[in-house]
Amino acid sequence: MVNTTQEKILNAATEIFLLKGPDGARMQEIADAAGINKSLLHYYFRDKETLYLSVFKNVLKDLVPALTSVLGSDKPLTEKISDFLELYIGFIQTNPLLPHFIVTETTRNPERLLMAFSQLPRQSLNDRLKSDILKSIERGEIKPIDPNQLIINIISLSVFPFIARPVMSSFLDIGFAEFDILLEKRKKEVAQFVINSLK
Amino acid sequence: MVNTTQEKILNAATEIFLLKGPDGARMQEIADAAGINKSLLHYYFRDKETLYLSVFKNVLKDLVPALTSVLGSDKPLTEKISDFLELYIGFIQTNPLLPHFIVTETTRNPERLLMAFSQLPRQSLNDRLKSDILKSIERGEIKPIDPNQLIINIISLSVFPFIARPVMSSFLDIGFAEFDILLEKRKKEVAQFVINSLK
DNA sequence: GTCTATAGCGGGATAGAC
DNA sequence: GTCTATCCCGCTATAGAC
Repeated sequence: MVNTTQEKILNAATEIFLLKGPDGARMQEIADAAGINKSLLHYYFRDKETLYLSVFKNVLKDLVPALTSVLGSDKPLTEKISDFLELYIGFIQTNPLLPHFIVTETTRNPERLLMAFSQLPRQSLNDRLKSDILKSIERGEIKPIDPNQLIINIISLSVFPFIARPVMSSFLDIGFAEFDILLEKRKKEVAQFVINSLK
Repeated sequence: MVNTTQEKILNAATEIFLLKGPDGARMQEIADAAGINKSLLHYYFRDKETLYLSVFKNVLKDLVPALTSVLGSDKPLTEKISDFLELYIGFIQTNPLLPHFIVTETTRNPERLLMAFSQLPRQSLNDRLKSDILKSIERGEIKPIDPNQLIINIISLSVFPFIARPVMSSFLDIGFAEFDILLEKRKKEVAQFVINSLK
């Protein structure tokens, strides 16, 4: 892992773009963060849009393997859910800005990001998960529930608290440090909550 | 309700700001949407920042009464939760961009918005809700759970699917129309899911 | 109160030396 | 490959007539 100029730019750009979005981010700021000159950005990435898309692709590259590793296993559904939450929430903890970035950018400009998104091998995972849920219902292991709704529930419970950290900690009237303790506990807490609801 | 110029500006600005955020929004675009001249914006609101803050305050004014009306009742907790979800999800359906806006802006610039947020009478509601939950646990009506976690869960389940509509509908591989049907069903779905988990 | 015209500058992008 | 210098457009904001 040599720290090439290209990598330094990509890392700096990732940080700034995730924090401020494509409109708020300044090329100068990215150059400063990378410790290089502004015009060198244009040498490696033609323009801001190109750099932005590179950042996005680079960032998703980290996300998908994390998902795959968990959902692909052949454990029973409830264990899979626990494993998923443990790993997924942990992943988000180390990339806390990522969910918000993805949500914001897909909202503002669906085509731009969803194209890149759809290239990823996310489809099979999703199908697999849905059929797991349906089978589990057939066998009477869990209560009947629309698989789509269950998936939405699990992802909502995992992701939203990170996305809404400032609002939620203000709303609950607790400090950020205390809120982060709550978040850490959610790996187990949410698994319990979901499984309780299913059995 | 006379449609004064000031109101026309505020409405137009709300629409644009919610959609594009303070960086992406253009004063020209807001003027066009309001059907007036660009410099008239500066006549009514000194500068972009002032206009932006006015929009935010104006928009929160709608949100808080909606919360208050539900959480203030004295029904039993599970009914309260059902009522909350029915009304809150309905509210979001008519203001689908609002949650995302609040989340984005409090993330990017916590001081700016959380100051305005903290002026609202949100505190008492929150305390009331927490003590309701604790009492309900004491009476053995619901399983023990950290009130903060339960509140986070309920809000996550309500809000996140709207915030992440483009990502989720792409991830689940269903169209927007079909996804909206899922969302509508969530008023009952989520209540069921939460109450199942608690009893 | 509402307009036209324009100032002023921030920031993306390019030219060209080294 | 990396830099300095600069162009130039877009956008906020203001001046000033009506």
